[in-house]
Amino acid sequence: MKDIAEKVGVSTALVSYVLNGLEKEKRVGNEVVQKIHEVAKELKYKPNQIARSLRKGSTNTIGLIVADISNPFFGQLARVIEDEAAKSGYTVVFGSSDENSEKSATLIDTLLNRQVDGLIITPSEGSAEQIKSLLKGDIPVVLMDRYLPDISTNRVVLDNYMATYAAVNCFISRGYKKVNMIAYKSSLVHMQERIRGYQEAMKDNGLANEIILKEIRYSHAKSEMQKVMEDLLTDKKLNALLFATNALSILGLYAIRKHNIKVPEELAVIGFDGHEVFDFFQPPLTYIQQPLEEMGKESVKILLDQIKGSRKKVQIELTHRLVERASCL
Amino acid sequence: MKDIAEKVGVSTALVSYVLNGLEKEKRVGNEVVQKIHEVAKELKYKPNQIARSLRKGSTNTIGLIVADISNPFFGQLARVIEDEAAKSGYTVVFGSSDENSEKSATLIDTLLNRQVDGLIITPSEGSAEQIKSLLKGDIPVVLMDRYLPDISTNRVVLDNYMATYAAVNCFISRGYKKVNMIAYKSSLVHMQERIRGYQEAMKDNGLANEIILKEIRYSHAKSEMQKVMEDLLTDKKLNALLFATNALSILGLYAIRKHNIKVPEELAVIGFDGHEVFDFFQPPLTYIQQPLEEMGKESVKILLDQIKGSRKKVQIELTHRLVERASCL
DNA sequence: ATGTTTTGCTTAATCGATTAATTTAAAAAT
DNA sequence: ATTTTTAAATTAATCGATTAAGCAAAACAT
Repeated sequence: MKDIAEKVGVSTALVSYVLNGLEKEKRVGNEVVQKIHEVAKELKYKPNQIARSLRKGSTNTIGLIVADISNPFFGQLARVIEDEAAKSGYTVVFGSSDENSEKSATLIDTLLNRQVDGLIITPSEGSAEQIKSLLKGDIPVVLMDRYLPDISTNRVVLDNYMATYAAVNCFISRGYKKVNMIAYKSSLVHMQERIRGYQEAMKDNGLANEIILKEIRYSHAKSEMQKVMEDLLTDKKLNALLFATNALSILGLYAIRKHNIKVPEELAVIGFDGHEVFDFFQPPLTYIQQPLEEMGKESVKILLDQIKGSRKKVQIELTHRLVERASCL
Repeated sequence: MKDIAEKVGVSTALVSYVLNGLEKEKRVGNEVVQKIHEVAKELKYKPNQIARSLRKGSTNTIGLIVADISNPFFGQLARVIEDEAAKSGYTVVFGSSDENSEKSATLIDTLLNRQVDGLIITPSEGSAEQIKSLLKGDIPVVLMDRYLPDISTNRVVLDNYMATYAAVNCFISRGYKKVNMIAYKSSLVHMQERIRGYQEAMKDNGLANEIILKEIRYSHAKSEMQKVMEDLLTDKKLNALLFATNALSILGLYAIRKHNIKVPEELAVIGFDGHEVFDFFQPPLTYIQQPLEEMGKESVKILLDQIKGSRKKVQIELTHRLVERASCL
């Protein structure tokens, strides 16, 4: 900017006004406006966003914390968020928490130090305190996919309870009564709601004593899934199985295929989230689909509203869709 | 920092020295050092990275441009890069180019304005000029997965030629001679090399007249794949099919399943990159595996070296691995 | 007793943009 | 001819940290 100012022979203030389109308001002379634009192009002027951010107190950047960007569920969400943010001139900085509250804390710190204007977070277990103290500050936050029950904040989540409730009903309506569920061992509400949906649906159908829930640790998912499936498939106390996430579904399917279980004859299956694997599994998997596009877009929309000054808390519950196919017939 | 300085009763300079661990070098009094640390903790001081960046001229941020973050291939790469960058205190800002040079240009501009310290780019078709002018500037750049032939810069890519050459040999050694290939219509070297590997391997085996290459536009992949597969599978001039990427493989598999083609009896198949779908397809797919971990890590390593001042150009070609399974038996 | 080091700290410029406050000159009004 | 208004520009503070340069007092040396 200094260079432009010198070359045109004016102060940097004028250059700033002109390049920010304030020439009318600040009544800058016409020839000067022209010249500044010319010279700016000539010198290939690119504003230094860092300096601008420092002065303005905002960075036009939003921070995104997901569990794992390499999981296509979060990858797709990230993509929607990226595109939606870009439409409004925002850039996305991201990080993966691995469902680990320490990593999450570090990430939040890092992103805050970088002065992001707002955060979209899929909170991990044990991150309640972090989020609480975040909310005490004045940085906008939207929780996505999960939320924390005792914390009133913006959130965009699935109707998790209804989703698994519907899945169980789908099983039962087709005659499968021994429905088990495999979920993550987690106190996070979205997981608890999915579990509760399963349990309540079973109870409501008089199948309370058939409830078998297996919980698996995120950090040891692969090995624990093997063991759990081993147990389930040898005991054979079930004829239907509901998975609580995309990753669990896939891990479970590996085991089902390995044990040569016939789906749905020996075992009916419903997955979660959706994945190409669900299409290629024989038979194609019935699954609970999340409206990813909507979830990402809503999250960004709410966040940008907050950044622009809105202070009303928005809590959105999106509706699942049960994609019915042959794994539950 | 001002608050800390006031509370302790010293200048901000001292605070800065102490918080940056320069207390020895700048010989700051012991009690003062203690007190500054205390007060900093008490006031929960978090350095403003923006201010720091402005002054230092570096942001500890690297920009990552991939084709599409929602594609697990890039998602996994992004994850490796994220982790590797974090180890050195760097944060990642990302963008998806959609193989579109205009988007790519916009992204590069955005990231440069944000003063990233370096860029890892999977360049898209037609981005040669952008990259060239990037390299004229003094910002470190590493090209990943793809590269531009007439541009000498850091790059980390697969041995694409060898990879498809080996795949074709795998087909031929098992008796499949009518090998076709489906690739993206792209002038990018990595794609051209994959194609060349296929063609040369065919020629070297005296099968030049069996060469049939179908090229598909990235932006119309789904519809064009349907048509191409329709043609191939009705003509039946082939008994083996090689896909040039992960996304193409999956799209192709949809068609193969739809047409009820028996693999490998009617059609042997080799995929690229790897994907869970390859495991669940019946039979499991033989595929060309890329060393993602290595690719991501090397890219970051080279980039950080450059950021730290190294000026030597590094060009790495990683070796593929052919994961042999039942789709080519 | 005087000069030289060492120690411990402060001052103030700087990074690159934004913007409130001010100045100057010309035009319009009286 | 003088005052007022308007137009067009400049000045300088500011955002929050870093850091070169400078200064004063204490410790040491001669």
